[in-house]
Amino acid sequence: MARAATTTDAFNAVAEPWRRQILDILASGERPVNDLVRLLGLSQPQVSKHLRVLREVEAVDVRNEGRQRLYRLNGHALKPIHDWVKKYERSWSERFDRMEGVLEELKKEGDMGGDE
Amino acid sequence: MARAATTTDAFNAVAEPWRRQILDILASGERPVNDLVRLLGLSQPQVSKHLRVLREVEAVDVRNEGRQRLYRLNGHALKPIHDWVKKYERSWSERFDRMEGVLEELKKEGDMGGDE
DNA sequence: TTGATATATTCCCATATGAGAATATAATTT
DNA sequence: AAATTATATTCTCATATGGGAATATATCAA
Repeated sequence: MARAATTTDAFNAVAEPWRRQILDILASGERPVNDLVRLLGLSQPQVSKHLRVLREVEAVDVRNEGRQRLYRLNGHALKPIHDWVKKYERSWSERFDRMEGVLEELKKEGDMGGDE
Repeated sequence: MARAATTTDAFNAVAEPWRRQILDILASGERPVNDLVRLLGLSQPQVSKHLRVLREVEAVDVRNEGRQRLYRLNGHALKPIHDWVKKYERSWSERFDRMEGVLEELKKEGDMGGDE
């Protein structure tokens, strides 16, 4: 089997840096495609293709306004990512690093110490 | 160009569900490969291959212990994901949904109202 | 040394990719 | 209707994938 489709879920969709940038831009408000083209410096077809992926995982919504298509962030799609990674928050805190260090020390002392 | 390598960064590495599960298991402590094989129900080579990817993005560390290789979580690699997705936290809160609704209402009223 | 156990690597393959180029569709203006 | 503007789709291609099977490597045991 090949790798899962980028449209499988938000994890796959946002693995691509341009798509994260698109979401970052849309975070500040609705935008037509050409705004994104200019802001990102990508070709228009590339932007449209990335937007399609984001649409399929429902990370963005679209709305027609004359001949423009206005894209808007839909953050709900990102919640599963947040929920998953949040569990690891502790593991890069200073407190956690200190704790791990202490555990290492205790372990070493244990290995050395007792007479049995 | 093809899609970026899964070893490019943590975003790509954890796009694969088995790799997230591996990290979830390692979150509870160091484990030899065969533990993961049993717990996941994957073939041993598959597990080793997923572990290699996680090693390359430094989401796990390894340690030799006799003929076993003990893998351990290294949460630091996940911090960039957390930092990125955290910015969107507001966007799925109830308060935010309510706010968006209110903005829509205000917009409609504006469109209807004035005589110019 | 031979055998057993634990893990990693290699080879093969079907499939999905992201980029570029060309083209299609749709709405608006003239 | 013709031209223009805005966006989406299709095509081709090099490349990376994840799974299965086979095999290599390393450590320990007899």
